[in-house]
Amino acid sequence: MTQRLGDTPSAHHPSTRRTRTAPEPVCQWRLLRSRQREPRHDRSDRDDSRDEGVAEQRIAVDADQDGPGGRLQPLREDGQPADRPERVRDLAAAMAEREYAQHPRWVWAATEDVYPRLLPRLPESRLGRCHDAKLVEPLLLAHEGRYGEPRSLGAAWARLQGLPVPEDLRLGLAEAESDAHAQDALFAPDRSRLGPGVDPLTALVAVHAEQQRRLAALPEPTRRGLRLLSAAESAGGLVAAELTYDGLPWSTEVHDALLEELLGSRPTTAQAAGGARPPKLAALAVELQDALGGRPLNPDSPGQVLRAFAEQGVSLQSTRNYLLRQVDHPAAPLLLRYKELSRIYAAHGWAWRDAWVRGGRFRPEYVVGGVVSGRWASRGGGALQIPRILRGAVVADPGWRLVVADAGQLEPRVLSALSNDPGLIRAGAAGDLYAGLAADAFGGDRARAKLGLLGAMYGQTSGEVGPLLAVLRRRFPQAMGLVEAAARTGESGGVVESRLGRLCPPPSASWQEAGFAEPSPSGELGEDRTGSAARSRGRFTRNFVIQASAADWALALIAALRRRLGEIPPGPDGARPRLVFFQHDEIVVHSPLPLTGTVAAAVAASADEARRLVFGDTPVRFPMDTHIVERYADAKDGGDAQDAEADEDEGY
DNA sequence: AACTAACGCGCC
DNA sequence: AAAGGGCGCGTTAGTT
Repeated sequence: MTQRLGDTPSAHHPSTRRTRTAPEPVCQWRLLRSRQREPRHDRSDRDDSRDEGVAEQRIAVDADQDGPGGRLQPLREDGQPADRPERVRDLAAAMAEREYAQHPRWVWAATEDVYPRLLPRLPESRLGRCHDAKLVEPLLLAHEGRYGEPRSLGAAWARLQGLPVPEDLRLGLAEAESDAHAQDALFAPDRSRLGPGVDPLTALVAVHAEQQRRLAALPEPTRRGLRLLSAAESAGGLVAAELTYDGLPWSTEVHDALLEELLGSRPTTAQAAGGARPPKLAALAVELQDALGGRPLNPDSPGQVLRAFAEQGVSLQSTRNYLLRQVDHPAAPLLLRYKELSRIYAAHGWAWRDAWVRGGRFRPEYVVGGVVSGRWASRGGGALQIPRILRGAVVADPGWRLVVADAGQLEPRVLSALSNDPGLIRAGAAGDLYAGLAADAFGGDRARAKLGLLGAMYGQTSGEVGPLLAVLRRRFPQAMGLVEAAARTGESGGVVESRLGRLCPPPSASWQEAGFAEPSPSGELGEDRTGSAARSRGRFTRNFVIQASAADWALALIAALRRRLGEIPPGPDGARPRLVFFQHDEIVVHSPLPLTGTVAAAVAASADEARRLVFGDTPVRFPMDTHIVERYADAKDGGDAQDAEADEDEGY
């Protein structure tokens, strides 16, 4: 039995745990201690070989508000103090020492408040694992029927004490918390939200013990899932802070070259302030104006553009790209090109770079669990929306490479594993799931197979998808049954959950009061509107079970990969591979060239580990498309390999 | 002038 | 007949 993810023993099958737990914990304790004294890189299989049932050592951490010191409080796994708290003058050094000797799980109020300050002062090996009380709290609250309550240590402490949750935390929740984040400068500890006179370490220890108790009180299999999810979410906190700290390699030179090629030379500051466009954009604007009758036209104004098209005899509902592509008028392609370039200029041009790239690294902030499905969000710089056309600017350092890997066709594979649908499992077994689906049920038409399955996962019923759904229902009844059951649950006001037990939000109060409807602008609640709101929620819950379970898997993936990367012995110059990008189902590792093979193997092993942890003994595989490249853009085939023929395994 | 809503599009 | 999930961010257009 393997122990992965740097995780709680409870992540294992209960049967296995029971058989191992019974005999002499003391002996196991000694065994563990002696093993842990070995240098980290000499015990790369530490977690695999760790005996189950041995109490995990935890240490609560309270960093001083200012200065390098802090307090450490050893805890038992159930959260009860195991020793007296200790004040240390150099918190990072003290933690590094204990990390090496004991490999504890660090318990703190919020990784985002503590870890960024520690990172520059920690050795390259960093910390192994943690329990982030602020990330675990909402996972538990949802299971207690208190979805969306404030999650910070201050709020959790108030609930624990039976005190009213502070008003600023109760109002607007996310807003209050993010405002606090903004105004408290960079890394103000979350404990500032405790009431006056409350010892932050006392509150943390109590809240953590209570969280452990609440986890233990959950029924199986929810308990196992939520413990695993809590550990994975906490690991995500570590990864997120490290992604920001290490940064994504970004070549100003290449970015400049790309921008010049697309837009022309950069406008001066004064020109830009005066609203001047870069040369190629300005030229396009003139061309477009001429093509639309020659009157003054702001191509950025949808209203003006629509009117101009109307004067040309072209009737358009909006200026959306997919509509413009169908328009047979010389202005249409010009406008499409203008919009494409204009967006690059505005969203990822020189101004963006000035704001977000420093010292050859793009350092966005990542928001763990920022999406209700458990996907991450980002803050600043549009980290999760880097246009493909600019990915050439992500360039490895000299002597380094990027190991770019994405989980191909992740969501349909997740549906496959969730539903255990034999037909869908067979379709995905050979590699290209959509091709297998096409061969099985769509007469070899891969495009239709893909369209149908995506429609089933998103709740689409219109257009050409309708008939495809009928085929899917007949041939893949278990898979379709699962998503349709999720939709029905949502439509009737219920909640659904991910594989590991992340719950979707309940319907809003207004939705419920209105009898599953939203008031129409006129205040009427017609039958149509009632049905429309219900169906909308059905589409949400239908997709949630898949998207959130995919997020479970991805979180397990990065947690495993982080641990495995840490176990790779550094190069002779001490250089280590670092995870530098994570986007839903895709990762980028910046690695010294000689280590790239080991990194690629770690990626594959992590994907399989995530499969096992999240989906148990499913026959479904989650293959990673892995490319070792100098530039991110060279790892084409990212996302879904659909239309990009067979271009596998190049780049090695 | 400052704010908000709606839109549109980048990514998955 | 039709009614595709989740985000961040920049724009215009409308409001205060």
